[in-house]
Amino acid sequence: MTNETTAATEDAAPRLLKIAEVAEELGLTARAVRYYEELGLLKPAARSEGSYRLFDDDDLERLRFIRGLRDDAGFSLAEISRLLEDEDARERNRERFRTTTDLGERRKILLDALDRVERQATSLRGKTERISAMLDEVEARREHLQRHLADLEAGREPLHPPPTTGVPVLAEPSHAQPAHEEARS
Amino acid sequence: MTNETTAATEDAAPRLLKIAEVAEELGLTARAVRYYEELGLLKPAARSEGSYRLFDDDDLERLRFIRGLRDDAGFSLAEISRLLEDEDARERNRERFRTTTDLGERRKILLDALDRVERQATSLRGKTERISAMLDEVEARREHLQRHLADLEAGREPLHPPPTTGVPVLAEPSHAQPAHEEARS
DNA sequence: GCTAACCTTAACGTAAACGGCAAGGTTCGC
DNA sequence: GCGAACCTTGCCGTTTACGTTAAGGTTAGC
Repeated sequence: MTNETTAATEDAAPRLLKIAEVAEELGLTARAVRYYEELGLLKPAARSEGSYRLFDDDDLERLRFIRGLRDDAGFSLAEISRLLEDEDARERNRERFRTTTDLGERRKILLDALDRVERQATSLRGKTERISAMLDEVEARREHLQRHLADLEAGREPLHPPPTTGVPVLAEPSHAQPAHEEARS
Repeated sequence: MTNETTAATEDAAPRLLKIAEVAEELGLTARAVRYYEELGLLKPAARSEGSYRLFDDDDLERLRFIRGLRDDAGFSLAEISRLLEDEDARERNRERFRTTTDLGERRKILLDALDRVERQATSLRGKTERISAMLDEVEARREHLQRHLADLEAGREPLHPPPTTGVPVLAEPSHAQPAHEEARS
């Protein structure tokens, strides 16, 4: 409670947290955090004298990133791992880019970065499009219902015809690979 | 191969498929389809004389819906189950709505429907927002890289400063419930 | 300098989402 | 009316993403 680690006269305190503090802060469990480290999604950050894991703000950011991808986007940890690797590669590329003046080299770095970015975008776009299509439909439905309800409460006649029937949205064959050959003539 | 089931003189053939055909069509496995039925996501549709599962177009739609939610939106089958139940309830509500003329009853049905729809929307909005925020950032990055590359290939000076550093996007505390008490006693 | 609270690794357990196999019944073309 | 191909219901195996002890070291308050 009465804890002020900010030694005003010393160096800028790095604000290192132990695993339970991190977990509480992010709404995760200590086990999950260790597991992410186990999978290589997270670098140990630092260890105390007695080998306690210590996390800095960057670690927190990274964990927030992981949590967001997991909870909100429904990515698997394997997919998240790829995204994080792409992020890391991006960082490294920026370094390499800065430390070279060779134009061909720079071009290669940029092309690699572009490739990664396009893969990321493709990975995300499929999800977004489907989900927002559903959202649009759901919200249209909500507005319809609200109008209907307003009509009813105003004693008006409900003349709004109910929209389409059946299962909503989703019809495009993003997967529709009717298997392989099959030679259907 | 020389198979035309459309008996032009008989009734409108319901076009029932066996499980392997369904699986192939949708890019799933027979096991997965049985599993979905096991979980109650799907009604048997129909059974042949020898209790073979037979699927109609509505089943196909429903399965496409499930697959889309699973693959594209990253929903768990439990979440999908809820969404489907809401859909089913919606259908039933429409029936109930049509078969009653009681205004209070109708109002209750509409309020229930509105509630479900709002829950669906909330469930979807979190996902969409996070994912499209990421997408925006990724695409901004792509455009930056493309400009950079174009400059380089045109022999121009790359004056574009690299954008932000560190882990991208995601900072809002949609989860950030700093875990209130400890009260586990 | 003791001890309660927290941490470590190691190991096993579990729910979800199927994969795969066994043992047997069903379809269907010939 | 028969065999190959497909289907059925079990039931056990597997991967993912952790939960849960177990058996100890570490920190921090008093």
